[in-house]
Amino acid sequence: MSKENNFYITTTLPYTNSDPHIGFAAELIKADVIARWQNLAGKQVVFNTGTDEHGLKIWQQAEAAGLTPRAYCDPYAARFASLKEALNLSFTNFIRTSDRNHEQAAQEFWRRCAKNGDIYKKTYSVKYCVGCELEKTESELIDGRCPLHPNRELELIEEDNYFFRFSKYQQPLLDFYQNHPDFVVPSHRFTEIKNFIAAGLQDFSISRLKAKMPNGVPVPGDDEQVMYVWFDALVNYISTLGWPDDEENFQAFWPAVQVCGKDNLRQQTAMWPAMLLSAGLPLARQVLIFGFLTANGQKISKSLGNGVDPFDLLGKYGADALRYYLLTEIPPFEDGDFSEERLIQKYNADLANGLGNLVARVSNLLEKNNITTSLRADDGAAAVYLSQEANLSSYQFSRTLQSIWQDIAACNEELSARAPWKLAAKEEIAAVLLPLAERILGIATRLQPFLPSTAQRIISQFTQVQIIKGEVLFPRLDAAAKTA
RNA sequence: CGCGGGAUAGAGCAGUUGGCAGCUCGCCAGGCCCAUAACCUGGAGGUCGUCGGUUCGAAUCCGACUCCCGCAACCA
Repeated sequence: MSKENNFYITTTLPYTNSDPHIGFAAELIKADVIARWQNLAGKQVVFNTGTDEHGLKIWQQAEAAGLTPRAYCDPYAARFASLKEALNLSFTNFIRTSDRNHEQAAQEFWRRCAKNGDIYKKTYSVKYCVGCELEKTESELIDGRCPLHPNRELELIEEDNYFFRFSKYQQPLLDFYQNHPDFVVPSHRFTEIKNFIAAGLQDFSISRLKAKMPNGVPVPGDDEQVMYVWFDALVNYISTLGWPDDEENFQAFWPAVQVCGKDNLRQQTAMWPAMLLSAGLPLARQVLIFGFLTANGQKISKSLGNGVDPFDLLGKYGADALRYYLLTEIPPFEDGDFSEERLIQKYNADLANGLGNLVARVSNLLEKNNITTSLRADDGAAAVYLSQEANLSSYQFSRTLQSIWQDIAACNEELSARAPWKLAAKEEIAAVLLPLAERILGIATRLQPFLPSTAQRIISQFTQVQIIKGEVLFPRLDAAAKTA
């Protein structure tokens, strides 16, 4: 398989200290559409996701639960992995940063950066709140004090940590950006990171004292230190391909398209690229920075616990309805608000009244009039259509869906205008219905990356010789169903 | 003057190079009766955040201002 026929996309790895929320589901769904689209276009696709299981928070929670970090994360990892069936995702790889081969890859990555002279030891002073028994970052402090214990002075703790020579890569990163104008999407995020890099870089800490926090990958050649969670976590993008042992697979699929939330901008578009430059590896193909979701106008926060539960929604509405809502109503790169009322509105207006009703009308008329067909799904035509959709190439999923929905509306108009139910001759009725059946099949084929399960149902229904009405695709919802 | 985004109909949004302000939902009226109280046609509803400038012409370009939001090295 030549490299041109391969495509690799990866999400970020969520930190497993809580259940999946709607924002991460949105990231997975957008990545899935891209993966399925590329696959439909004939590419061999690697689609990676997984869980990030190192670091302090998981260590503390595991300690409290009396479990090893790995055992503590097991049910969380299983829950994230189960999103595959729940959201109807096509990911091929699910990596846990606690996997043995990932830890080995992170160590090899470290050695390469070290060999290149980019890792050095430095005394690092951290602010420590005795009240919380926690290290505090500047952003957590208010007026230089812990907001939870404002009466206590913060202690300064000094420890030796390894640092990564980020500063060395300022110019190489700027050069790379210059030569790769599509590296970061959307462009305003690219501007943001360029400005950040141009302002100057500080080396960052990439290890922690093992005695204080052992939940990390051991630093090669130093028993006292483990890697800071970010350093090893980013390596998952290549360790999932089998790097460094499986050079052939790595070469076949890397570089990736990486997707992430806007909070991850620096890690994904600056720190990780600098690390790759240091290790002598090619940088990612492209990084897509998605916006954030609010839930009913409120910021989603793990600590507030107001994250909308995707499993709950999927139980009520199904994967395709949630996918459709998130893809059409939420702009991919800007912040958006998740509202269950809007989901129900879109479901009724577009899925039940639009697509579902059209399928029911046409299939019912075909069945009642005993009209037979000989249609075949044409994935090739769908791939051509989607590849020519400039909106999809720029990841404007909602616009592609809008254009498909214009076809649905056009079919409904034509059906009403030609009113085959008023005709007597079977040939005349067939002359109206057969082209419509073909258009519906085309619509379903193009819908495959977006609504995979619905698309499959329509395709199998409309490739029968005698198309029958069958079950309603999207039963209309009562707005009151929300609370049910 | 730290960086970035946003403000367009009741709500959610689109408006790529300046050229009659659009889409969806909701609302009103009519039609249809195949279909999931669905479908089709028409209608009401906007000073495009404010002020100024460029132009024959500005939602769009330029300047100033107001208000919201995110980031500022844990976070999808």
